[in-house]
Amino acid sequence: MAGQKIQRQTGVALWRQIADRIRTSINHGDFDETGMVPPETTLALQFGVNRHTIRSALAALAQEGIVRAVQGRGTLIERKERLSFPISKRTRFSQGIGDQVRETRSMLLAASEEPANVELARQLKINAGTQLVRLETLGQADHRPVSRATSWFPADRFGDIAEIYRATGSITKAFKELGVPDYVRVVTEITATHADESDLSDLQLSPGAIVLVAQALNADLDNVPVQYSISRFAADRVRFTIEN
Amino acid sequence: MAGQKIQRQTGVALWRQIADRIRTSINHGDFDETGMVPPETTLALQFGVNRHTIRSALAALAQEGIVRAVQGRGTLIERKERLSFPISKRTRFSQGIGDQVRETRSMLLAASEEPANVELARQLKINAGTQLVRLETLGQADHRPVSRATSWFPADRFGDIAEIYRATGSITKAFKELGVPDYVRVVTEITATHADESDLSDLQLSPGAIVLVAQALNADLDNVPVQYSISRFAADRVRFTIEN
DNA sequence: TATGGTTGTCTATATCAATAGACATTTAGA
DNA sequence: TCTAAATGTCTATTGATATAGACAACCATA
Repeated sequence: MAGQKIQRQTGVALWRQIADRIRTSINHGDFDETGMVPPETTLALQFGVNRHTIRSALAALAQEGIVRAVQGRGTLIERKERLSFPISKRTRFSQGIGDQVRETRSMLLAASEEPANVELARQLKINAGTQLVRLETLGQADHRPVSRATSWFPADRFGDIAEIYRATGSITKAFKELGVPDYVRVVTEITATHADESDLSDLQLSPGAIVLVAQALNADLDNVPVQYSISRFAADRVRFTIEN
Repeated sequence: MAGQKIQRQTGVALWRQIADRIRTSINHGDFDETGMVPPETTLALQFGVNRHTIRSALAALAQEGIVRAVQGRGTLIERKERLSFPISKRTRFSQGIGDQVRETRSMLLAASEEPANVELARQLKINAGTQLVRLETLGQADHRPVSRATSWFPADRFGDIAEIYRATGSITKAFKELGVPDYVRVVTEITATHADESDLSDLQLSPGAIVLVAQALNADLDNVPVQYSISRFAADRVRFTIEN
């Protein structure tokens, strides 16, 4: 498990920090040999805390359905969440993580039209005020939410994208139907921040959780911007991989 | 400042949740008109907590240097920007952010030799146990620490890299002197986590702050790995930009 | 079936987090 | 110069968090 020490007096309870670290270790495959979390006394020693604090952390993970404690035997790992999300010219949500989970799904949360503000206009290389379609989507892997995204598309070319996306659950397919056979990632910006209220509910996080924020611009094969999006990922469920 | 629901008994103190929310609002520009955070009593009402809890949150933000309280006037916003750090085949620390700040500097914190463990050997495509040079470095922009990195280099080719780096403050120059005229970024992995104790001191962060962790592999023009590094960035000071 | 290793439960204590109220101090403006 | 509005400081109380120790209950297996 190694890594960093636990921090005290940061406003984040020790049991929550430890729960998050154990969850990460599980997802990283650290306990795959036994399929079990180390004994509570061992963890208490490793993290330098009381066994009761470890028990609080494990209770939280049990509440999430990640582990299950069995008296006399130990604490079994029930479910893992480990997703590596590759970023490249060909970045697509479902393809990237498709080989890591049984099922990926994408849901349309909301759709609307609005004029481009200065920032959106700059990104999409259009005039401010140009009408845009805005989609709010939720990416899921094995029925667990992974990312929450807001995307903007020029309305003149993609006015019907919401309907098609709702039907197919795929941006790639929607683009195809609207005359964009292929598209590429032009630029991605990544930041990290604390989860806000919407993250907590949409991504099923707990307060203080970290989200990775990816702002991305996609263009068609003529290099004309077709989509600008801001996606928020649960930092303890994904990692980004950039291959050059 | 959007929705107000704070969550209790989640292992994350109210003052930290509120500090995070206020920080987000500041970065979002919600208080740009006045350049000040709303009065403590107003915030207490909005968040539905005691004024003292708000004061704890603001004290944490003041510790981060984001706000400054002035008795009789209010709480002023001091800083809200992030540096943009490009990631590409040609990723280099100083070049990337050189046009955003007046001065970039790189410092050698420590240097040592050690044998490669299994993970390092896998990354650098060498045999485990092979001797490596390890450098601990600190990247600064305008005298503010931005990143803290640990790098490993095969000792047979780069045994003297610590000395040269200490003199020049540049990995690129050190590589040149050691017969590597150019190098490229092979892969970068990005995760986010809470700052540990070393981050707090080296990057001058306050407990609970977020760090972006970038694991990177550089190779020479024959595609032979020359450097594996793990860098930690203060998440509220930088963002990554990936250009394809 | 005896034993070692594991989780489950209980009591007690100390510190942190949050609320509540009162009042002092400073600033800006009428 | 007075006042309103804002931050600063203090005391007191309650509940959540963390430590400490002891022992019960359960499981696998020698």
